[in-house]
Amino acid sequence: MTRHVEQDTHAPTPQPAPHGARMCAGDRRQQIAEVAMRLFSERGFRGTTTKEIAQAAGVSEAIIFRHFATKEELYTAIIDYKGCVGAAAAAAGRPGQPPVIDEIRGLVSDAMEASDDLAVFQRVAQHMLDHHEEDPEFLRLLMYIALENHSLGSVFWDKNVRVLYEFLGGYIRRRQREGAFRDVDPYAAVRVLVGSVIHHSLVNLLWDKDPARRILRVSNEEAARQFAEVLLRGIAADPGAVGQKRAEASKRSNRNREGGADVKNHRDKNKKR
Amino acid sequence: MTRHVEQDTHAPTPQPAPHGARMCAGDRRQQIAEVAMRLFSERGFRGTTTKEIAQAAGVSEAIIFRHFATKEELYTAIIDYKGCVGAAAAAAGRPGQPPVIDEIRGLVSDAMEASDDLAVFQRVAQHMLDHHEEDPEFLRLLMYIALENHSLGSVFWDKNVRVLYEFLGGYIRRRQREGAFRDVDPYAAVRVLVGSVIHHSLVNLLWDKDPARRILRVSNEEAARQFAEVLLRGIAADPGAVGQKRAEASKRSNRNREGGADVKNHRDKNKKR
DNA sequence: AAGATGTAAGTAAGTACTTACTTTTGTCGC
DNA sequence: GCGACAAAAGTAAGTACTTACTTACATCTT
Repeated sequence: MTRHVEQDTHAPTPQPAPHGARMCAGDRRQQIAEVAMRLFSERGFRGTTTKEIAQAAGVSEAIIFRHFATKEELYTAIIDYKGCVGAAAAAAGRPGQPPVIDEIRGLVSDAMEASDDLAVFQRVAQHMLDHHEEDPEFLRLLMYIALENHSLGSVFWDKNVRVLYEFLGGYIRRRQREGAFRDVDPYAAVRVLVGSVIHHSLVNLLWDKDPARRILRVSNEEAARQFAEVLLRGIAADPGAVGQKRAEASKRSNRNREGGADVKNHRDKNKKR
Repeated sequence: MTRHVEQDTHAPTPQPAPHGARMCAGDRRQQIAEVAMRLFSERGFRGTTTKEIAQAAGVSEAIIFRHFATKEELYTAIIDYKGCVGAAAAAAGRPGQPPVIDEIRGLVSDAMEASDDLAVFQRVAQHMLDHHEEDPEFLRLLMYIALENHSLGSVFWDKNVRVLYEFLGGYIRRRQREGAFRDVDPYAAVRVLVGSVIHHSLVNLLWDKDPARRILRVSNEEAARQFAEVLLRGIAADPGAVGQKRAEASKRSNRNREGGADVKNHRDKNKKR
């Protein structure tokens, strides 16, 4: 139990000899960081001991302090890593890659050009939901950092959420100028979408953990569509046109999303009632 | 610095002699609980030491263990207190009063009877926002409990949030049967409103702390109106009618909100705004 | 042999919780 | 009223254990 190397589902960890073998400094450092990341996200900074980290990493405590001067420095390195790196890049072990927001930008740029509002909202929502589901550490860490008032909290926030607000807020403002949306505070509209999404992920992660017993038992795709549709109808200048718009734009947007196993666009799979 | 009695802004703490004087057991127990509640909400269970609690309460550590067998028991007592008691009742030092959901029920029962959808959503939203603002400990505690996987987390959740989902979900389902709302998952609709509200409070509490620099700089009333309106238009069968409905219903709802000294208008305490 | 990678066994300062003891307070026979 | 007295409210100084972090020394690779 003490000595085994953590193997993430889709992350190619440096992959050393499986049994407590020697590693070069870089690999060891990264391995410690990854193990610590998991523990910190589960129990917070104060709740995680260096001894636990060492045990989980399969090394002695002193090794940790050879690679990180203090526990605080280790935490900070992790926050920096999680905060500045896109989830996909992080999973692939490529630090320094573009942050999450750039993934989103790429995802919706064509929908934005085409003014396909539903696709814009829906893709952003689903991307966030998927991200939170496949990397629950992210959300937990985000919350712990905020609650524990870590100094890097604001950086984490600015790089991950604030930019998203500005990005979506800018789009909504543009569409308002074009007369497509009614006169609401753009950031209030973003708050509705982002709030629904984050709250949904948070609830599923922290309280309604058992998927079989959830209050709201829907796939990410379905949730994203519902949230996006409520927001769009909620701020549209002419809400009656929403349905048409979707039908008209659905070809473009679907083509762009994830080929291969075609996104099942079952129109209304309504549930228990 | 060591020895002073905490004095909450609006809660009539047992009010003993101001200088570390002797208290009867009940008062001391409550005082310790209140001080500990503040500390736990700030730093979490693991992050708060019994020594700190003792210092903040102006007593020796042993006193804490005279009143609570373990730190865990103290924490549990606090969760129970916060979780089962309405904020108002808690502030007034009257434990055992009806929980928050009953306040909400009372707040919107007339609007529900009148099918004034906007008023229903808006009042629920504003009540929650006000509650979170005047009692930030609540949200922080909620998050810490969930993150730290405390065993009472599910109780806290069930009594505070789940009932709200069922309550609002039931209303939405009724209005769907009446043909007023389109066919969305009622709980998805609730998630949009509750998600917007909780996320709004959480953001303001944990990240966007400085009110002058907030991304979304609106009063609770304004935020509640925006969220409610987006949701209502988002799920209305005939969104064009929303404006009219509001105008038509505004007499009823407004009468209830502001001027009515007779109506049990939700406590609009003196708060900074 | 040099230098990086590792460890066992510390240390000082916490940690939750206890023990042995003192001070205050209500009350009851007088 | 008053002193004896018991129960309650308080404390100082522990206990046994954990914490973050160090030191002195061993082992591997080149």
